[in-house]
Amino acid sequence: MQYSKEIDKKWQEKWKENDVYRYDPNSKNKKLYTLEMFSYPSGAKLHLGHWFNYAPADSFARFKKMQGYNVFHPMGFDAFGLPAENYAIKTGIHPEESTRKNIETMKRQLQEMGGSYDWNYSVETCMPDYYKWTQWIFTKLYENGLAYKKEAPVNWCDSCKTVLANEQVIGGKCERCGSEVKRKKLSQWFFKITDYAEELLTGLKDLDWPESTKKVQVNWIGKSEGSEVIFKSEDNSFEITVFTTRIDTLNGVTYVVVAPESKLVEKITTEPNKEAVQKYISETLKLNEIERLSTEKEKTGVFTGAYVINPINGEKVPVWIADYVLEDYGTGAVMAVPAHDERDYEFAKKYNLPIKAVIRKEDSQEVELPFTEYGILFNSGKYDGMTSKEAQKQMVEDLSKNNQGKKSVNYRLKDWLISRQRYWGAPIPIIYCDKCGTVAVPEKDLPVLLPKNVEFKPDGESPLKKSSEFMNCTCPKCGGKATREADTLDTFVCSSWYELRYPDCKNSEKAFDKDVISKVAPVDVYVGGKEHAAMHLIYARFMTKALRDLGYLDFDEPFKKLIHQGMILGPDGNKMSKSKGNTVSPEEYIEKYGSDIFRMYIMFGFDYRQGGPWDEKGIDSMVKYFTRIERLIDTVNELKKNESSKNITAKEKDLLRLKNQTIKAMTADIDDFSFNTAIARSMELSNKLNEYIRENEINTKILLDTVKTYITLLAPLAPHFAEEQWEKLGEKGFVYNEQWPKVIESEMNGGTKEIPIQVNGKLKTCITVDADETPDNILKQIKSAPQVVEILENSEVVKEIYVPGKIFNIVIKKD
RNA sequence: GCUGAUGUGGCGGAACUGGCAGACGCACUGGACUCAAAAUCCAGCGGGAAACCAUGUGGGUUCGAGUCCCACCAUCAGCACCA
Repeated sequence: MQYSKEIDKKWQEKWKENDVYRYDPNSKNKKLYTLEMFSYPSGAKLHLGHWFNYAPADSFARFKKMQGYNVFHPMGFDAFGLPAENYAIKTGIHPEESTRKNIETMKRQLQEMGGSYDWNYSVETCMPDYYKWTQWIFTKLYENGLAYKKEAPVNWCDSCKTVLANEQVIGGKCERCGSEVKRKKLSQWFFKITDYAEELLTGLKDLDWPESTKKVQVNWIGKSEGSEVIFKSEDNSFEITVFTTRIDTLNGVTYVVVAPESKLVEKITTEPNKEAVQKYISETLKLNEIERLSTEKEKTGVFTGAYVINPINGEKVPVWIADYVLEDYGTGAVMAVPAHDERDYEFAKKYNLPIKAVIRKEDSQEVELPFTEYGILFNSGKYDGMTSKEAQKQMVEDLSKNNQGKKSVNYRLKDWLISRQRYWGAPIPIIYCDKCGTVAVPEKDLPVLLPKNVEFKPDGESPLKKSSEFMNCTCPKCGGKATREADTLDTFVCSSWYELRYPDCKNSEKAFDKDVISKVAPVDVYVGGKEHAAMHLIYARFMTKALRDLGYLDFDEPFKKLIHQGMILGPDGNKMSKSKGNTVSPEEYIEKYGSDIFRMYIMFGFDYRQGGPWDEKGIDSMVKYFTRIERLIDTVNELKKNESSKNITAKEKDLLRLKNQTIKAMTADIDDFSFNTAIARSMELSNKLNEYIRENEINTKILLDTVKTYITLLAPLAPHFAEEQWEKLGEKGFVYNEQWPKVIESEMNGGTKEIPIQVNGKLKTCITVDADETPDNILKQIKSAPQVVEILENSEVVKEIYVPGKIFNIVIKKD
């Protein structure tokens, strides 16, 4: 029977009957936890992006299983979130209903893909048996001071009626709906990820992750080392602490700037300036963060009327407020050195503030302002003549004696805002009691169930607030009347620990058992999109470290190795999107060709890490390849009938050599997620086999042996198809349960190879030598070859370069 | 603007730590089979008559550069006054 989706079905049923994907936690084989980022069931179906992520990664898992690893390869669904809620608002279909339906469809499709998942190990984050433990983790973090509430300016999306994290604001617009983001103050829950800033940074060096992703995280954490300097007012009534990385420029300070939101502002502003300052602050609050930070925008500010004293030289400098200083970065105040900072320079020019140069280039007396590099100090009293580095050290030392300065480290990383004024998420398990204050819901009362009958149309209020049934409760401490927290958790919280739940997903006593999961976790190979480089991947790392410190885990990092698959673009080279009408649906292809042809094509046609524009013509090449294989198997089955054990000659040796070379190359390629070259190698072996069966005389044993190896090599890449060919060859059992072929070194021997001969680095000719000879003997063969002798005799040889067994280059004198 | 990635035939893409550029395919061309076509099989396939020239452009290092260094161009992605 020719390969088609019927064959897919046949083997899917057989696999199911025989439970071949059952994970055995007690296996003695070496464990390997390989995981793809779970999917969000927003659309109804798997799209091409899912396929490109999951199908090759599944081939990798199959390959590792055949190599003898005890592979743990689960799949689940990140099921809470905005799209389901937005869909519900639009259609009236409850998020739970649409999500359930989508999950069922996607699960079916993953099975149709031939995914080797053991569905006994799965999670769906919207199910109470999962979010119970998400809530439990929240309470543990709360009890240990890692979750706290604060009023903070947040990004507000008028259209979604919700708060967005900074990370979710894309280009000033809401990540999800695209409308303009504004600023608003709300009381919010945060996780104290900043406590882990340093470890999140240093931990990166031991991870087998793409360097570019590590850099994204380094920038996200944004460590900067500098100093804090305290500027006091003349009468000591207040002080302003600034953070600077350029304390060496301290003598050049001509004013100090405070963020408009700073609590200091009200205190220090003098009567005549009150009106102007008030006006400026209200103007600032109208702007959203993106507008405010735009480089395009002209810098603005206003004088407060206050002055402070520069601790290094006693100079009196004015205090301004300006929106280019942010309340939540550093200390919320900066010292301005217009001579040595672009921004300050621009600002000083605009408002006619003095500019005082204090750093110059080492070898020049002139200073072109602003001069922002390190150099030599002048105009700086006792520090004159010092280099920037020397002065930094000395100044911190001097200031620290009067408690007016110290070394300091700052991070760009902000605490993780986890409150969402949304319906479709895990309720934050907090109860507010008039007597007892804020109380975490005790473990025995978890989960705090998400009520079903709730009006969740957005109107600026948390939907749960509108359910009195949900809101009214009793205080777990005093038993008195109390109310619940109405906000739900950011879905990134749900996905920050899911990999820990998989191995122990049925546990109803705990989130996970430390001993159970430590046999499997951490994840050895994690595969997913680059777009999660900062958010998901940093949150999950934080969660692992926090849980470790609370004693629930004994490893530091969740994902040891990370691979990003590329993106498949539309045929027009643009990102696929419904609005552009350039989407490609895997379904039609599966229907028409069967899932293995589709899988093989997406693996062969693209570099896995790179992706590229979709090209459907490429599929035909795979159809042809499958047909060739089927013909090969038929022919072999014919030849098998007339067994012949022809003597082993060069032809057989060639075949065996290539077989082993193919095993070697494919093993390395699949290990490296280089599926396109692995398939290319398999094609070479297929070509060789076809060439061999055209021989007059063949050795059927060697042929059959090689064909069996060949099908085994194809098994992880084309799982259904390989089973079918395996059966056709008369083999019993599943090829999936076969051992991945091993290289037989002795069969690699023999044969010849070509050594390129260069003159002055340019290829002139090639010499055929015995492949197994020692490099010294190969050199002898090269030197006695007539072509080489001729070159050596007829030219003035300067040098001979011999890379043993690889290349021979003759450097001759040019005339 | 800054940071990062990418740039190789008509196309998708190969090329390990510097060592035969274009593996493996697609498309194309010629041939075989056929009354014919499709399918299949065989052969060819970067440019050039050749010397040679070719991995975005221009330099450099090296016996030798797609690979290393410098400058630039183009495309894509991320970040946004970070003190």
